[in-house]
Amino acid sequence: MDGGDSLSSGRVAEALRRAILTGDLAPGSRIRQEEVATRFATSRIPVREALRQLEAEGLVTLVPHSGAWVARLDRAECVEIYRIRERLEPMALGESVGALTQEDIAELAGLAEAIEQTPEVDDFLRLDREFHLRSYRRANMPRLMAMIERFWNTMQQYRRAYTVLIGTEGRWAVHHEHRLLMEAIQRRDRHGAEELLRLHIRRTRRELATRTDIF
Amino acid sequence: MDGGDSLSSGRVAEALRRAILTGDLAPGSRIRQEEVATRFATSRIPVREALRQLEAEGLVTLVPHSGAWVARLDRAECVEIYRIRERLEPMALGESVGALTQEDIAELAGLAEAIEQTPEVDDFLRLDREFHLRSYRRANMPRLMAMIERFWNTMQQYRRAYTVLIGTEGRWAVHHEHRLLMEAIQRRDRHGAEELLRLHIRRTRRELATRTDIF
DNA sequence: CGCCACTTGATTGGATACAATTCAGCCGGA
DNA sequence: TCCGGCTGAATTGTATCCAATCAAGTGGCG
Repeated sequence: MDGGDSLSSGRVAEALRRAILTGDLAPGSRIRQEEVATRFATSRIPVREALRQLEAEGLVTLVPHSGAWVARLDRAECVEIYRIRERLEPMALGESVGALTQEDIAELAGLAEAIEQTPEVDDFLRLDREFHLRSYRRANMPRLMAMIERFWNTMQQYRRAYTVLIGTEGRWAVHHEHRLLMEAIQRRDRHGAEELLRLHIRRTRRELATRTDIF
Repeated sequence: MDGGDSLSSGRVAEALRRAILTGDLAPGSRIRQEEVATRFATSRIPVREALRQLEAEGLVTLVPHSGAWVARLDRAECVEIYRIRERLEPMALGESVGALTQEDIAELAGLAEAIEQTPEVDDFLRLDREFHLRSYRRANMPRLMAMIERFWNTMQQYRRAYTVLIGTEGRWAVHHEHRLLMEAIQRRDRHGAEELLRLHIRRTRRELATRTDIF
């Protein structure tokens, strides 16, 4: 993200971001400035700036004169984000496949393997994220990468809820698609990889959309 | 953008945004907090929050302990933004075409006409922006729209420089493409419109990329 | 009994004051 | 002449204090 920022606001933002991503702060929970300020032994000014930053990242909702809440997405918003991802991530992958090194590909294969092995939800989420984001690593489009990462962050809590719901046996489609994706990457099949990724995201979107019990 | 915000930071952000878009604040110019604060008869706190917001929008670059500058894009960044737009705006248009009303289409036709008529650079820029953004209006994807608008904002200054460079006689390709686009919209040809828009943006990107004298 | 204006407490927004950091210019020395 | 460190003014970052705003609870009135 923005690394070991020496600024107070940066540290607060990073900590809050982590707390939101890990689920310690659930969607809809209120964030009180003073409370955060005391917890981080600072004043409210850096907290306010951190909240501004997180709002820009889509992790927090700010209401003037009212307060800050961990962003809560309804189904329509989730679907919209997935549909945007369906366009952006294939581009990132397409730009990247040709430039991935053999080491990169080996690493991706290892991640795909690890994803299939782990039963833990949090490991699954982390590895799946690593797998996809690293496959875009050589795209050389920093703004695009930043946007994609922000989307993964804002979706994280809903991905977790969904992953818990489907259970380990519900992941076979993911594993299958990852294997196809890896094959396309290995043969440097740019268009094939793009299309597979698009379908991968689209299928996930559709399944998520049917799951009414997440929202 | 976010209308007549009652918050001080919102007013400052809006004013600074306007100043950047109109070119009153050129790319690379430094923005001093105190100076802005006195100009708006407020303290530095709201100014800082406004700067944070504008940074998130990509209009301002913030460097810790150093200062704020109007964002300056190099050619690579411009190209990247255009390439992202090539994927996002066709989606917005594709979602919108089917839902545009006859009044919407008439309005778009009027804008396309006005674009061809005006010799003024600023009018051209404003009308062209209106034309495209309004064609996406019925997409019903608010986040996508917000992203697209931010891109138009961050590109505005470079669009202006480019438009000045090519002169009125250099706009024939734009006019031609707008006419084709209007025809596709009128026959509700979703895929045709998407493809035409993609090519429209791509051609602009390529011409912009050759123009080394803008950066 | 229900409704509305008011009060009160908590919370956020903003102003002022102070600390930390940067950077340009200067000085001394090799 | 060039280089390195020093210094102080300018600027940003943070803390503290006060004002504005909102929400919940209260009491009076119809």
